[in-house]
Amino acid sequence: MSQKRNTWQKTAVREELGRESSFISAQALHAQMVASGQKLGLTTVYRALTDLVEAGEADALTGGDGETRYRICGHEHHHHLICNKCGKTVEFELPGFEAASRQLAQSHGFSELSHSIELFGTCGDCPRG
Amino acid sequence: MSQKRNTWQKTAVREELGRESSFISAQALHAQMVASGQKLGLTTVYRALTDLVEAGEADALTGGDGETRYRICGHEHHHHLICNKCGKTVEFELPGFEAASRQLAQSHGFSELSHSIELFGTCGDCPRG
DNA sequence: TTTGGTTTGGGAACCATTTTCAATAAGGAG
DNA sequence: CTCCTTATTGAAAATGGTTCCCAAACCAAA
Repeated sequence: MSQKRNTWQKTAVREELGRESSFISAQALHAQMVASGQKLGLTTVYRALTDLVEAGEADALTGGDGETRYRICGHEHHHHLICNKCGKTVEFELPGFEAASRQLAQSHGFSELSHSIELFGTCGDCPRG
Repeated sequence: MSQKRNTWQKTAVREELGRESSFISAQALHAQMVASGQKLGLTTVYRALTDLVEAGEADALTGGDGETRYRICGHEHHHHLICNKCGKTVEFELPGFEAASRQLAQSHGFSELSHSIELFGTCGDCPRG
């Protein structure tokens, strides 16, 4: 059977991502790591990030520009309020929404529900435009 | 000043898209149009779809696989419940959510809010898996 | 019909992501 | 500790959706 091995690269990616306060792309994360002296391949970063997402340790957000951005995340269910300008991210929960959406889906015969709720805007620190 | 011209290609794209009942990718729509005898370029389909989205006549949904899918849509604000298997789409509204999200964003200093709410699941006509 | 703009579309360019595959290294067995 | 098996790495090439380029086609008005 195939086992996962622990490598310093995977650890480094997890830590670097944990150091980020907002969503960051695989490329940006890689560039940042290389810039700070850690020599690893872009491919490896992609693989580590994919693993983290599968393990539920990170969230992946596929934006409209074709880039996927990642962020360390706990397991609890929550959503994001994201600044378009600086990427600042605030997590929030929607107490009533879970139930409402489940009911809505059920009434249309849908099962195995998952959902994606993201709010985008301009945060107070960024100029509006 | 630059004006938009109406060409049969743009009209054809709008009509073909209107004929679809669920989200469809630009490539698939193009293939379908070509297969039905309409000769136009893929580039043109992309441009027509982009125009439709800008005009608010269509919704664009960027999924996790890097493909953007489109669907004819009215102007009213609503969201989608989408079947992962067959693509069947149900539109819905969330009466209370608009206000709640605006308030949430405001309390964090965010402005110029927009949001993306999509529910994914398996519809009653598709096998679960 | 001439003129001056827009639109088209085939192919090349882009770019994020994935695949390939030979070299490397983790970690258990001995 | 050493050997071996096998997962992992990473550079380069491939992929694939989308956009750009630009010459030819096209439209509308004068």
